Amino acid sequence: MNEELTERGRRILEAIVEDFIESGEPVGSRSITRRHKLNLSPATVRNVMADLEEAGFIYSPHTSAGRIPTEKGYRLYVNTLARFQEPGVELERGFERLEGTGLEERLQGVGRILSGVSSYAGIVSAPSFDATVFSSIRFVRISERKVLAVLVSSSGMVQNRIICTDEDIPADKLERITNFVNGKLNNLTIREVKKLILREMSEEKAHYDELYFQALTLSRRAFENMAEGEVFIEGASNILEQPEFANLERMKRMFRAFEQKSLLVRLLEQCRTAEGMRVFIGREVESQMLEGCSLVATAYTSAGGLTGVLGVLGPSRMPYSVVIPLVVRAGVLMGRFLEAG
Amino acid sequence: MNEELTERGRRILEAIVEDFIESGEPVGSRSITRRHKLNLSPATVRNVMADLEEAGFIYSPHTSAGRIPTEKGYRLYVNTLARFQEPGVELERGFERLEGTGLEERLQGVGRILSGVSSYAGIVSAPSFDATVFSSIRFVRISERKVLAVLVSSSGMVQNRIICTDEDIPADKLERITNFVNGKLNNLTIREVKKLILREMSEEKAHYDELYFQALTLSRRAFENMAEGEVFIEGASNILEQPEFANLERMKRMFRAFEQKSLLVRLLEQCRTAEGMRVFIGREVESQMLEGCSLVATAYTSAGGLTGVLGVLGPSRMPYSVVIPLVVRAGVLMGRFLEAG
DNA sequence: GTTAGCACTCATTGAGAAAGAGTGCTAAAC
DNA sequence: GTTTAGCACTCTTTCTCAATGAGTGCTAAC
Repeated sequence: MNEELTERGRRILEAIVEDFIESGEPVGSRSITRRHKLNLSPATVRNVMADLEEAGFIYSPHTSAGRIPTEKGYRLYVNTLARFQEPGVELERGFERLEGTGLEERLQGVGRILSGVSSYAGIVSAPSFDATVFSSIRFVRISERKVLAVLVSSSGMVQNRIICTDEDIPADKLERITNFVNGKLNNLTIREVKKLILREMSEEKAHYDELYFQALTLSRRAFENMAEGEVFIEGASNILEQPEFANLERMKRMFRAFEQKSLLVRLLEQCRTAEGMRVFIGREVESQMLEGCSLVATAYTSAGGLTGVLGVLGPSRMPYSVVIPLVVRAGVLMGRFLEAG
Repeated sequence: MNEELTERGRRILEAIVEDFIESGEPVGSRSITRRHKLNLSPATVRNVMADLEEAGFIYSPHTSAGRIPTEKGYRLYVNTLARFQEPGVELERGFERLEGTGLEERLQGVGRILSGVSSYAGIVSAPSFDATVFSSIRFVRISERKVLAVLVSSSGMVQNRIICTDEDIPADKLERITNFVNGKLNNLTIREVKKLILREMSEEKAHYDELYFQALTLSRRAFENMAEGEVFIEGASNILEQPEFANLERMKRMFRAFEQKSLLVRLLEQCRTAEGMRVFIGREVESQMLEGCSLVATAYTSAGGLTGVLGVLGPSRMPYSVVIPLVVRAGVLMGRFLEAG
């Protein structure tokens, strides 16, 4: 289908997409000839537009209106036509301002930056520790039946969680468990550690050596469901400013979509393992609640192996040539940023 | 002004408020006589309504419409007229279903319950540790310049934070600091601990005794801005279902209000120290963004001294006789619930 | 003090007219 | 054969105007 397009067709599609992104109004043949130096008359443009409509790149909301890009039209534009613009310094500035804050604040802060710079919604998912290299664990007795587990990754990230135990474990025993576990699990990624624990637990030795068993139990609980899947959405109200959402039903749906983040989480998960940046246009977002929205997202990875996803969610009618490089840049900065942590 | 009202005036105001809460439409004299057995003609009711309008309890949006309660009208209704209804079992059931989860999940879960039962927005603020009795602190060396501080309250709640230090503090020194600090700060509330640290830091001794100084510095950082002021808002989209918010501008404003929770935090803070339940009606919410909303909130307190606030935010036109007892009940359950934790 | 009657007000609804934008087609021009 | 000018046509948007209907306030009678 791409092949069907002539050079002239492509240029006119580009013009339509760009004008529509700018104005939000259906684009007519007349205004194209006025705003772009194509040296063509409106009538000629109309003929080409009819072809483009036939091929499914644009459509008109009604007979006497201009044309609007379809999702297929946006897709072609994003894939082949858009000329990307270098992001400005605001992004760097924003990251600098976040130096020296905690992880949660950082993630939220980056979301806010993305939102501010793009004027859409900024989305950041918390990094997964799965691919990080595990450095050490420590069990600390807090009270009668509570043990604090502190996990440190080699990249210096710290996670901790409280474990309620069935019996009281004295401090010196915890010390021994700590030493034992560290000796065993050193220099693996968290994912490998989890697997190893499960494997060892099924082995015979676990059943008669009490210390060993307790060590494994504690470790398993320390590593299980580590606060993951958390997603920060910032500046969602920006999206509502867009005229295409000036509609009660849509606005409510959007609101609800942001409230139950699970939809977005699933989508972001797809990006975590993918190479480079991804753009989800319209229905590719796979949620009727977010109809008419697009998501530009990329995974970020720190040298320490922390990976997460960040991106910008906005109307499908968004300036991709600005947003895409912005997100890509943010992904790179985020990776570095986490190491500095 | 309350005194100005006759018994009949009060009954008619009550009828207006209740009918309006139910229907959302301005209430006319005719429909009052039909729906309430007042043994009065519409004309008489009209006369009384004129008096009520004069006194500022009701108003009409335009000449040929029925009457709507003013905030003053709601206030009188809430203070003196409403007959409270016992909350159902859903509330208890909801709390039971949350047994055995972590603090954050609990707070969020309670918000969801409140939202579900009231069909408005449920709001829960994280408990403050200020009034809890401090039990012990512990400093653990994590890496070269990172120390983990673990705070345990006598009620068994645990908080921890990571402190970046200027210099590397060896493990044995941290041990001594831990012992030293625990000896000094035992059996005070967190608020008192904070004060004490500040006082000691200004004393002379802090300047020449290095261990002492380091202990104080670490403690101060461990206790400063402990994750407080966190507020969970659940089911905010429920509010948008109300017909009075079927308006683009208002909806956007609401959305933004929920995004920057700070407004609500301030309001909830007022409840934390207050006795019993509070109702903020309309402008008492002190935010133009939440115009036309009311907040029913109450502080909750566990035996361990943890205090927070929870409540329901909805349109001013909400069934107070249902929501108020609901929130009161939830406050009691929440207090117990935290101890079980 | 209470009520019936009635003129009056004002939001809402729907129909119809006018305006405006843009198209598709046809026939002429290059 | 491609491009363009001209023109009728379609469809949305906006405005006005009248009809409708709910509810009031006032007055006079009970």
